[in-house]
Amino acid sequence: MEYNKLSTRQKKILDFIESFLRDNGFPPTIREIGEAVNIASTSVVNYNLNKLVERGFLERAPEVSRGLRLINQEDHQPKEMGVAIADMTHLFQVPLVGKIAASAPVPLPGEDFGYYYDSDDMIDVPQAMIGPSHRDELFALRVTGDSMIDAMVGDGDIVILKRQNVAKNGDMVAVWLPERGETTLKKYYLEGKRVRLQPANPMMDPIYVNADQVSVQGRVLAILRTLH
Amino acid sequence: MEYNKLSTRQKKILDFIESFLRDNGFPPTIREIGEAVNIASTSVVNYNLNKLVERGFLERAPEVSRGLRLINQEDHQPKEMGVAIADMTHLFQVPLVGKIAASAPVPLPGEDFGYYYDSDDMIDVPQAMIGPSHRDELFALRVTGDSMIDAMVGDGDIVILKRQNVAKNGDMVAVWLPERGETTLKKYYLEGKRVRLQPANPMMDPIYVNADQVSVQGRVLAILRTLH
DNA sequence: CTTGACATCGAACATGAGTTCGGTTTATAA
DNA sequence: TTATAAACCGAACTCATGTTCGATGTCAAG
Repeated sequence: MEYNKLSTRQKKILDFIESFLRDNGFPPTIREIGEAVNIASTSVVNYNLNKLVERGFLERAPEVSRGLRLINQEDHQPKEMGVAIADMTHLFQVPLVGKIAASAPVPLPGEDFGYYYDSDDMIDVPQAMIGPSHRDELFALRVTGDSMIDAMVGDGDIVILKRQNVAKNGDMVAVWLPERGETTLKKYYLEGKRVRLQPANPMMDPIYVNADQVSVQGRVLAILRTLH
Repeated sequence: MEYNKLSTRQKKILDFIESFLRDNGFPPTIREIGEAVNIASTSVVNYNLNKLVERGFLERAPEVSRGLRLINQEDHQPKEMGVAIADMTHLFQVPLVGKIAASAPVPLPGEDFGYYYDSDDMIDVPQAMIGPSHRDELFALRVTGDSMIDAMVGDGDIVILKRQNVAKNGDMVAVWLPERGETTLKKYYLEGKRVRLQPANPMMDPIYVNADQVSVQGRVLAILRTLH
């Protein structure tokens, strides 16, 4: 049975399972597959998974969460050399999903997150820089403007973020302050009912905001600056 | 953390996960682990799994079925291999040769440069960040102190430099100012017989130094900041 | 003996995630 | 066009599976 006899969707599914497996060490759920390949109904994913089983590309364990196993068919779509080796060397490719500025909310990755991004919009990040993080939750933003200088972050810098809505004290986070209509990068300290937002630059003073007026968009894992 | 510091049960669990993974292609559930290792309660398995996470043998995805990932404890490849693969990919390994502070001259890599560095002291840099540079001329420094905040560079940041003694206008360079006994990171502009050193932070004012009182140590290619 | 940290147990709970099914859309052929 | 099958949808259903918590047992330090 040939890889080419599969529908586009089935190829995407197979491809996604492979990539997910490499990233996470365990297979995706039906719903995760659906999101990645833009299938609305779990039953359709199920349907196509069974098709893939029929055609010998997959095995399933019934009634088992994530009970998928790829069959060692031929290398059906040789990954690009660079990508394959990059995986071996712990190089992450993080999607650059937009720009971050003080005057606008933080753009977050869309629902199709984590899979179909142009290689043009991928940022290379050594795993050593970000630790054992789930790469699916990572995204990158390009800073525009000089409004984040108090975080020692300048125009053109790349911020690597992990998507999360909560923060621990001391975390550097990207927050949206609805009452100010402002995005900022600060260190986060919950103090009673208010939050102290401390600039990374030790010479700057903190600001204080009511906890319910602080919307954490993500935790900053790294900042990259390239000079021309 | 040593494998030997684990309890018998924890070793059994680890072994079982590994074997289950090999047999099935996906990780076991808590209950499957419990059966295999003769643990009556799921909470005990859960407890021990968390212990394994604490000790760095495992990663867990919260609220995810079979969300286990083994950490490969003994996986430091021999250096030759690492370098060889890095060569083929777009990942540079740059030696971290010392610290940079305002109060001391820039440490430069010695003559044995490039071959005899402990892998602990190598910084991974994606080639995309630094362009087509001669890797043998690259080195990295860790910033200590807050004296370079006007360059938007803070304590703990990593600066990637290319060794060179001349600069073109607009280059960000590490310079030694003998008459001040000071190291600094600035943008370089030669203006007649003097040099304008412009902080990266646009809110700061430049300083002016006679050209013969500016000793360029290297050009800054990139700055890396890791949080947490 | 008492205390407290650590490991265990059992049971209840909440939700993650596979399965099923009636109905609708799309493609293909007659 | 009509007919038929394959592909898709949405929702409900049910079980699989992670999480939590109070109670119990063990052991070494004080």
